[in-house]
Amino acid sequence: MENKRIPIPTFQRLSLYLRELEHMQRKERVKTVSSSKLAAALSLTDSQVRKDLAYFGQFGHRGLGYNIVKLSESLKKILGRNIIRSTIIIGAGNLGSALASYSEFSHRGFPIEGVFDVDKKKIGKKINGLVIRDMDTLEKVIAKKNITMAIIAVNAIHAQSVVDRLVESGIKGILSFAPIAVTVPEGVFLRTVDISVEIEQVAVHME
Amino acid sequence: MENKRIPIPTFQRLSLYLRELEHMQRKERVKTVSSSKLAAALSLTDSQVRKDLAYFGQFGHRGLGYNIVKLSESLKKILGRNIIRSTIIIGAGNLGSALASYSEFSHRGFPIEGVFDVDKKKIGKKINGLVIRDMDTLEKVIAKKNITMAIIAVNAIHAQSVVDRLVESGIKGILSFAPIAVTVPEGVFLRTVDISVEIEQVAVHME
DNA sequence: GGATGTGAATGCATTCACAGCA
DNA sequence: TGCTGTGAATGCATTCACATCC
Repeated sequence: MENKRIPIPTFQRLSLYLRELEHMQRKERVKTVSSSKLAAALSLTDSQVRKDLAYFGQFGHRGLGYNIVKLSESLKKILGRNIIRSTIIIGAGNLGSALASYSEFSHRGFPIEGVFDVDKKKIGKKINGLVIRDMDTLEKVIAKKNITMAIIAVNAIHAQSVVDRLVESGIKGILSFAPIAVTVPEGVFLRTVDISVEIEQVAVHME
Repeated sequence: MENKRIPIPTFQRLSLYLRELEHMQRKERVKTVSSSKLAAALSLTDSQVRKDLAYFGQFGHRGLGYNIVKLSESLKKILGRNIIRSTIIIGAGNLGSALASYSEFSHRGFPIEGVFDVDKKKIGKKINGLVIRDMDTLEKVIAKKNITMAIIAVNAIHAQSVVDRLVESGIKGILSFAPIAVTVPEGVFLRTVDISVEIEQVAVHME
């Protein structure tokens, strides 16, 4: 009974459910939420919410709905939020600097342990309390601080070589904002967000 | 024959194909590319590439592949890159400022015509040549400059009210970076990128 | 009565496999 | 021979519909 394949989109939605539940905990006084209410908040269907959650166990109570606090806790476990994963950012340009200041990362269990750049003019400067380090020290820092994840905010030209170095150093998860396709070997997970692609998709689908 | 439903993921991939073709135009000397080569570059299957393209016409030549320049031109038309869409950014915090400096937007047909914020201390300052405007002038600027798209980089608390104002002013496409679910009425297209969700998904799927 | 949990049914997207053409 | 274009087959994800339980 526990070996059902879980759809990939389900995991994405679990993050959204948790985000929504946390907002509810702050704003609402009710202790419980129904699948249809949660669905409405995210423009989904109620059966989708129920099915997604049911893959991982029985969290609800028939007739009542889901306890907000308890469901949040369960989702945190499923999503691995209890585990702290030290993360680094490669590239201290506009986007990299903005990401380095993004406090949500540490709140969600991804403390930024370093920001790297090749530009000698930037090295040594600080962003939000984080000193920009020389790319030459990348491997050393990864090993010493037990880094497992990286965020890439470098340009298209350097993206693949940076990825290769990260993989070589044992990084297992990469979030790339570089506007190019890069490849990683089996065993390393890569997710790419290309901001230009995102805006283009808005244009394609509007009206 | 022309009324086939086109899968939504196909449009996303068209953007990737075009991005890849443009890189090839810069780097490679060959005039042509096969579906399998294009697929390999993006970690997709060759039949997927062919099917995606075939929804929009016959762009290839059997035995030869696709002409890179011609296919690029066709994809640009399909994706609407020939049309210039004036865009604004709401929120001049870290992320909003980084986005305001992101030159790819104008290169791809999305010139940034304004950056807005409520913070009086920021208003009047410049980011990359763009003056930060008072949110009070939002509606006026949208009407005057014929803005149809907006990028939102405000916090969770203000996101929905900003969206409502944009919709009210006639904006038809929104790209939101706010870490919250917002809703738009029928006829307005919304796409959300939540950076915290993205990094969390990397953690969930790695190893 | 109200809302979950879940097999069955449907719908959507990808892959197969091969005819057809340069 | 090489590679596209495409119906058919498969696989994946969502929705339906209802038994189940507080």
